[in-house]
Amino acid sequence: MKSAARNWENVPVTGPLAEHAQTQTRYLEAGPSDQAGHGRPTVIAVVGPTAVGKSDLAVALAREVGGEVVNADSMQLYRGMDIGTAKLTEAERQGVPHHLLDIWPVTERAAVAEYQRLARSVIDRLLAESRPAILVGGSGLYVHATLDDFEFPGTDPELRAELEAQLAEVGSAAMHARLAAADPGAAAAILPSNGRRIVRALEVIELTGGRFTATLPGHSPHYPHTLRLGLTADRAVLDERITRRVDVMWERGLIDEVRALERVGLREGVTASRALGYKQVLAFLAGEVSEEEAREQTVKETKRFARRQESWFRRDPHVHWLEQTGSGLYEAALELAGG
RNA sequence: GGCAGGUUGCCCGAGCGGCCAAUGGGAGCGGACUGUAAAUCCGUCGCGUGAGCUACGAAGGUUCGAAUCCUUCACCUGCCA
Repeated sequence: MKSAARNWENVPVTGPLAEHAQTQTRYLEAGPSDQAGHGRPTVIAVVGPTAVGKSDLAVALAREVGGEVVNADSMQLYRGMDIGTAKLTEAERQGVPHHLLDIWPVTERAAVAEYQRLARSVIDRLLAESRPAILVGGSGLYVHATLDDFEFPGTDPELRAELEAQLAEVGSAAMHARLAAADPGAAAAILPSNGRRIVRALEVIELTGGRFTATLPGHSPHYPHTLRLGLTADRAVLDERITRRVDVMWERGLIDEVRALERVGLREGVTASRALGYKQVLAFLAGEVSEEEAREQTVKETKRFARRQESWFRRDPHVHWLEQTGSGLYEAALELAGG
């Protein structure tokens, strides 16, 4: 483990990352040595905004440490959503097994709790075989729920539907007033304008008879040897990559992909129909916007999304940030991974 | 050449004598986030810590006071030629 601290010195980090160096180094050193006894992380997470190159880095790391990739991208979970989610092709996966891709039909409503169960069971299985698990994805909540102690109260479709109907009828402010009466603490943490979160809070309260935790839990690792790598890039670089990526999606036939998915119910899929690119193309196919508008909207929304992702991962103190454009990126990542 | 209209902050776009550094939207920047999370929602947004400064095409003028009124100039637009 001594090497971890030394290796850290060689990692090209930028700006806000430097301030975390101290705690991160301590974190790596503090972990109990693993079963194999060589101190390597057994779970490596690769996070960051969309289009920075997480998937490629994950494959490179997996090949190097003999691990397998576990998807943590909420939309790549859907079968048939390939082009628009920039899912790695068979060839690009270079023989590295990928888990949790294409497991849901587009008509299925996504659920973090279900994902958490699946992801942990895959990771547990890999660890039992002494294979490192490389968790890759930009869905902050999914990553957080998998890597940290995080328990979800239950859900009830009927109750949810009922509450949603009420929300539509009386508005979020009235629902918020109800929440304030039932759970002042939760009401204080959720803004009166956020109908979605108010509904979920009310659902949990009615279901459990208890209170709703409206603030995110801290980052207490669920797995003992976890390395979290965050990939970043300058805004200008990232924006350029996003624009180019959307162009490529169009070239590869995103519109046809959406047409095909529309036939199997994409439009009715509560979660999938809202995916970036898909939502816009659906609007185009419905004649609501021009194709050019759909493409421009996709680029614009994706940039905004990338910003939200950064703000999500920035708050995780365990993340080791690496500059995407930095030379020696793979080498730096490998050193951190103990390779 | 004649008649009518326009020029506002990064962009679009309101304002039409004081309550205007200027409604609203977009972009940008930041934040929240426990079962739709590529979702949902919020803040900020001329410069300055501040007094204050600089701003509504340009230059003059009227007025206690102008983005708002007048004059000239520049550019754009619609109708008549």
